Amino acid sequence: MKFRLTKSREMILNLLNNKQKPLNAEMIYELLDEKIYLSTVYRNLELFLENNLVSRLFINNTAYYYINKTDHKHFMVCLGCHDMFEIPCSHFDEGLLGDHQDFKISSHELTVYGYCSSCQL
Amino acid sequence: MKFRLTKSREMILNLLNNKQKPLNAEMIYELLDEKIYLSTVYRNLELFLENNLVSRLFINNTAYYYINKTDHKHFMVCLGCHDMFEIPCSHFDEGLLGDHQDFKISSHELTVYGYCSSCQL
DNA sequence: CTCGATGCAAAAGATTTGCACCCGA
DNA sequence: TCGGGTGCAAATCTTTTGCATCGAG
Repeated sequence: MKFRLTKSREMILNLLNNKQKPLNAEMIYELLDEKIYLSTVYRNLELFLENNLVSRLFINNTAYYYINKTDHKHFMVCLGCHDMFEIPCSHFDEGLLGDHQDFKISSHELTVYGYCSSCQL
Repeated sequence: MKFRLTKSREMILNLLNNKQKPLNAEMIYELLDEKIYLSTVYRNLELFLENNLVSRLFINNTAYYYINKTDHKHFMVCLGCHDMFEIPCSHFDEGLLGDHQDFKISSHELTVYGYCSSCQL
């Protein structure tokens, strides 16, 4: 890794490791015991992303980050309570590229929207 | 449909119909012959979204909209030139829900990132 | 005529950036 | 020590909202 392991970086990574759900910068900022600036949270998340320590997904103009484990995964988002549930990655079928077989895939992002059991009432 | 067909709405829908790629609010605003306010663009896109005339996807904190045809589809985004290429929808395998079989899916969004043939140099 | 749609301005929300000071290696 | 990291403030970018006026049905 091409960066220093500072206290704020350690705290953010620990937090993402403990919560097993995607968190946005604001949530991380609020959850940290010791306060660091929101801009530092953003700067470090960006760094983690570049170094493949975390993945990012967007929900309504907001970026959410989750720690990368060995296996790639996706999330279902409940439109009622906004809770997220992990789902395994069904690997992307490259046959679907159609006319674009020469496209070099580097990553993919799948988000499923719906309602969890508690929110269906 | 529960809304009036005004000139601005017609223009936006025509534009989305012609371009077969997702466009963001700013792009739509710029491409329209007759200028309308950006807030009007946003208000109408929101309306179309609620009425299932268009779909939305997020790329780097920005919402992109594309017209809904009969078949659901997804897009590959080139990280080099930012062009987008349509790919057909491989229907989501609900077996992947795992512990969450009771989750009621309303939609899903898949985005593939990579490099198109021209950008691989 | 009536209520929804738009122009316009301003606010709100998310993220980025500049700069001086600080600290990890 | 030294160059990267952080605090802090301010800017930027995207989207939303309030309100008076306008226009489609």
